[in-house]
Amino acid sequence: MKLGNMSVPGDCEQISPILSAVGNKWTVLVILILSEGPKRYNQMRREIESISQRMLTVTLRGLERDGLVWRRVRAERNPPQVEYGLTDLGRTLIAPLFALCHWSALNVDLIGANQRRYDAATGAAEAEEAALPPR
Amino acid sequence: MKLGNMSVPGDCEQISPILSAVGNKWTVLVILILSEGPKRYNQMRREIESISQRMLTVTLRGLERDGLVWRRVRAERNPPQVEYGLTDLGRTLIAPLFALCHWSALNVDLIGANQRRYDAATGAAEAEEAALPPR
DNA sequence: CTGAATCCGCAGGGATACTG
DNA sequence: CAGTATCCCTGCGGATTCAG
Repeated sequence: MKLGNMSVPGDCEQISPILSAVGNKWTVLVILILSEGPKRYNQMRREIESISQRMLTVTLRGLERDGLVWRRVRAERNPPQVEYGLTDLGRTLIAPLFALCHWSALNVDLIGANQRRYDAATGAAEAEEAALPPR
Repeated sequence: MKLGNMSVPGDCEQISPILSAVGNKWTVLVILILSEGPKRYNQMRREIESISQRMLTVTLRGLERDGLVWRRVRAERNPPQVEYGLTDLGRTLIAPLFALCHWSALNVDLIGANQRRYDAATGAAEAEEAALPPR
């Protein structure tokens, strides 16, 4: 099962930290919404909605540190504005990330069904545990 | 910055759980080594090496639950053998995962340099903090 | 508006020991 | 060999508060 000559240089293990950083929930979401163009802080907050402002800040700092996102401050204006956007490097991440998102969207239902089937087949205990409706 | 008509159906937010599950360190590694073909338990353990046997088991269970990996027991043989392999669904994940790995491998050095530059420019404090030898 | 700082609960995940 | 069970600790991440 080789995919052409796409074998990754070096061991896949050494790039795990990057995958962890890049593959986590918030990072993916932030990069994807920034793929539409530069945004301001609270604009992003409103668009993601489920994110806390702490996680948004932390995520943006991390991405800025990695050189995937730039940050521009408009202090002279009132109210002060801060814009974020993808760098060239960050933009190269869009395609692979989109591919993953696409795959997820395609298979989310199938996977859900698989999980339910698995749970029903193996652990009735866990099923009950997840089915507590009161409260 | 639209990538053709690749816009993902439904909000990207709803597929976050899948991305989290699929994008995490161990899941990626396991799928990638299984992309070479079916493997036995300890065989995988030896190949990944940095993984604890607990995390290997947990990861495999999760992948099996999602229907990405199958599991086959050879109890009649001694010593007992258990084989794992990718399902058809699991195999469809290889390409996007490879793309991500490829990107990571390409940019790991650049990102590392960016991080060092960022740390040097902003937080001398953090640099000292990371270099505390006493204790 | 755009954060930084603090508190804190909880789950992820490592190490170790035990079982069939 | 192929796990399961237990302990335990770290860090993610939410809520809240304060500041420029």
